[in-house]
Amino acid sequence: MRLSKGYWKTYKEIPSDAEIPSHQLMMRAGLIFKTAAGIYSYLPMALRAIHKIEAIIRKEHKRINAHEIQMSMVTPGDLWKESGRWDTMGSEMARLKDAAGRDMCLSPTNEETITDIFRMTVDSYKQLPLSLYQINTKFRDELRPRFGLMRGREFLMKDAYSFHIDKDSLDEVYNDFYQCYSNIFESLGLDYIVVEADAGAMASSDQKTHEFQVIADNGEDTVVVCHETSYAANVEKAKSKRGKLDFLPEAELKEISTPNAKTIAEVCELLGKPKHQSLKSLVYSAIYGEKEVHYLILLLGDDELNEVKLKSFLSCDHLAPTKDSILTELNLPIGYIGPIGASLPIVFDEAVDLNCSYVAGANKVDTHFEGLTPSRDVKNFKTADLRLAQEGDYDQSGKYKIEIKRGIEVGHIFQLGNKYSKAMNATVLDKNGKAVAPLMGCYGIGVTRTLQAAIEQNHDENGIIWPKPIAPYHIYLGVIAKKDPTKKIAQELYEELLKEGFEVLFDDRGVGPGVMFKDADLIGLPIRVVIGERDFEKDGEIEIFLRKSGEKFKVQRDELISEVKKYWEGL
RNA sequence: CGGGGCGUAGCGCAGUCUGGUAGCGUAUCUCGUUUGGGACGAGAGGGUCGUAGGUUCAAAUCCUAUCGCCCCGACCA
Repeated sequence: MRLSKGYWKTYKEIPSDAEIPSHQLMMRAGLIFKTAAGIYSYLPMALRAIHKIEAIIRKEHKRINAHEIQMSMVTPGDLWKESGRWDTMGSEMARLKDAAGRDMCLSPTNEETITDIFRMTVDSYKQLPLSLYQINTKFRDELRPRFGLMRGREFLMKDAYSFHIDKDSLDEVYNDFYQCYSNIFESLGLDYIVVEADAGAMASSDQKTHEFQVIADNGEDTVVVCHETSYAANVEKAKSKRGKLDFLPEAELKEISTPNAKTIAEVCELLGKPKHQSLKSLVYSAIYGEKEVHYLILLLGDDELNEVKLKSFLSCDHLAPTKDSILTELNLPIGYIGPIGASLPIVFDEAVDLNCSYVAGANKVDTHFEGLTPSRDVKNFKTADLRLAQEGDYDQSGKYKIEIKRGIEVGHIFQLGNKYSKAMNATVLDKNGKAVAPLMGCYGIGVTRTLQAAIEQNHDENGIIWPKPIAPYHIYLGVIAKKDPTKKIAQELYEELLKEGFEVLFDDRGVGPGVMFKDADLIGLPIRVVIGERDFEKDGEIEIFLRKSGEKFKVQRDELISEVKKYWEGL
């Protein structure tokens, strides 16, 4: 494209509302335009990259025999009432009424729609397995959108759904998608890892689910990886072990005075003990439908609770720290809560050695116990893995250290089971002519989030460094010339590069060299070719610059095309 | 939704405390000089100071309400 006839505007200043590099660069490089909080319009440069991501997605989905469809953006509330999610979705689902007063919503996801399509169009097990997907706009009214396209309210998502007659088929297709996703992120040129994930509300905990995480410091997710064992999991799910700890042996239970020492840090400081020789007592309220149950959770003093693990252990609908007013009603003094004398169900984290002794609250103001030995002093408790993995932990065998990294969740695959098919009465006839609810899987890729993740992972202080597969153009061709002959040669180069199949951004605006170089760095196309009178008139040299490595090569006019091809292949 | 911050020209900001009718940088337009890392000179256009109400002789500035945006948290297939 000739920039002199193009539509592209760049900015020197960082917009005040962009926090992280990828968001700042997308704004500065004129990729996106903010229309409202968390709602962006995609400008030509971004759209070209998006189309490339989509093309890779389509190619890989074709290989696993998934068929592309496009579902409606607005869906009737009735479908959501069938699945039960009309009531459980919460405010992130944007609801509206049509002119006749019917409930409708903007699709935050499409299990209901696809299940409806399926039940009306598929009748026999012979048509299974079936995988359908779309690349479409989703709307989730996030309470706090942030970081540009990273967590937008309106965004582009590829969502796929599969249907199966049995678990073997589901497993098989799940593995196909696993491979498909790996191929996609590989093809996109991204540094990613696959991690075990928590299914959350999507499915029961025995179903498989994996996340595809692009590693980046500004990622919103935390992942745990173990290099030696190849274990990788979202921290919400991750199992890890503490290193060797010097616990105290069983000892006499003693009440001790700990005036004004409410936190673990204060108590341990006062007693001169390391934090892991104390127990952290947390009270959580689990909500089951209308019912609320309060639990006392005990962790090592320097561990943190993993709420996702607790929620899944208690299999409750909602979970929250118990309100102070309720603690008072339960006679639990904040800062001095402990297991002895607490009339709540008690759960110990597995990292606690139940035969050793600890400092713990005595449920009496300004008082703690010393020598509290759970197996001896506490009646009726359960144990579970409830702690949050932390830096310094070891893998489950206890042999290898784990690492904690930040990631951007760009893909997530789930086994859904028959939750939706059953709820919406979608059936096919099996071999015996019996109607059965098929098993389902669902698989998502955040397309626009992937775009931003690619930039977050590939940039420097001067701008974007596009991975070759998704760069909006291949080559930035710049010309620094006053005279017509040089301009004419630049024009010829442009046409020759196009003829070779390159996508060329031809900067023929005639702006100063500084402006041109800054813009070229900012948009970060893989190869930059510059023809300028200074070098060209002296010895016929044209410059090739590789954005990623920063290497520069001087070549002659007649070898330019072959050299560009060579470097392009080598990227 | 809780806590905090900010709304002044397309963008980035000053001016607000201490009221006197709006300014800087950049971007844009014109003319000229420039051309290998955001050039220089001269000139020009662009603002109901988020919105509404109030106080005042007078409000960007003080008060009230409201809307929008950002950050932390909660929430989140």
